[in-house]
Amino acid sequence: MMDIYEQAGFSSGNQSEEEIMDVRKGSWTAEEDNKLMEYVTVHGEGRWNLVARCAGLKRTGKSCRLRWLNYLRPDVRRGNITLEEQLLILELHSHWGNRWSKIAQYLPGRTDNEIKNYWRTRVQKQAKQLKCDVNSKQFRDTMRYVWMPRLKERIQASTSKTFPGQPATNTEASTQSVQVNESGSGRIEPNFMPEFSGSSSESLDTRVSSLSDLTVEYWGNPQQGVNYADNLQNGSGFFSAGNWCVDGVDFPAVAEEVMGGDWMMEWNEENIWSQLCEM
DNA sequence: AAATTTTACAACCGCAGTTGC
DNA sequence: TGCAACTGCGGTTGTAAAATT
Repeated sequence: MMDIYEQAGFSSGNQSEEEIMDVRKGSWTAEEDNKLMEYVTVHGEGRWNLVARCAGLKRTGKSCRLRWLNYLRPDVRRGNITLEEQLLILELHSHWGNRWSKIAQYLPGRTDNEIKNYWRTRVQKQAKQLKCDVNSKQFRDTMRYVWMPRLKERIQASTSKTFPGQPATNTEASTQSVQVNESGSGRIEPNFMPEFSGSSSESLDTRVSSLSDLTVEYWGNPQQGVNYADNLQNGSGFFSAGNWCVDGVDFPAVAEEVMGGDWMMEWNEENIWSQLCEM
């Protein structure tokens, strides 16, 4: 990409010679990255306007901050968004809405920008293909009762060898669950989901189980006799499982209410899942 | 194989909140 | 207390790469 320079205009009235400078825009070069990395490594994060000046970068402080947080930071996690992360994003978005930085707090190594991009490119695209608004009840219910259970199903399938039905780890998981605080001061618990930031060998199902209130009923609640996991293990198909229940809701009944009487005809697995899962 | 369209993601912009003088 | 500078957030845009026609 060609270098783009712009004459910076500052809001303060009289501009000194120092304030009128070339500001570079566009992609960062390796040289710029090195300068920024070296400076932040030595002096730490923060005071970004100072960073821009002292590191000899013809960039705005905002640009330096963004580059560091989204790309250069050593703990930035790269690669595809995993199934577990997708599930987390869907769950957290249902709670927080477009508060990307808040959501990012629960996905160590992922940036708000990355999560926002994921939402726009994947989730909004699906809503568009299903011809409904991403904020519509229809789409939210589809996510809740179709997409998320299916993600859990796939996660379970991918770890089925280490997943025995799992009641024991629910208890354990509940002690390190995500604490989402309605007042807006959600926090990350100590030891929360270490597998996202390291190479923990903790079983995947435990991690997923810790995510939400969906968990107990999803993985099965002996007291209530509801066990989706058993349905799966018995070979019941996703839509053919007549008695499965998520979040205390009977899916076929809800689907009929939400999607109309012919939901099984129009919103069958072929139609929905081919769009939602082949991403 | 070339042209066109779509996707993924890095980066920018404007705004609001915070901080320091 | 008011103002200017700084910071962080969410929305949007630009573009390289991949996929499709």
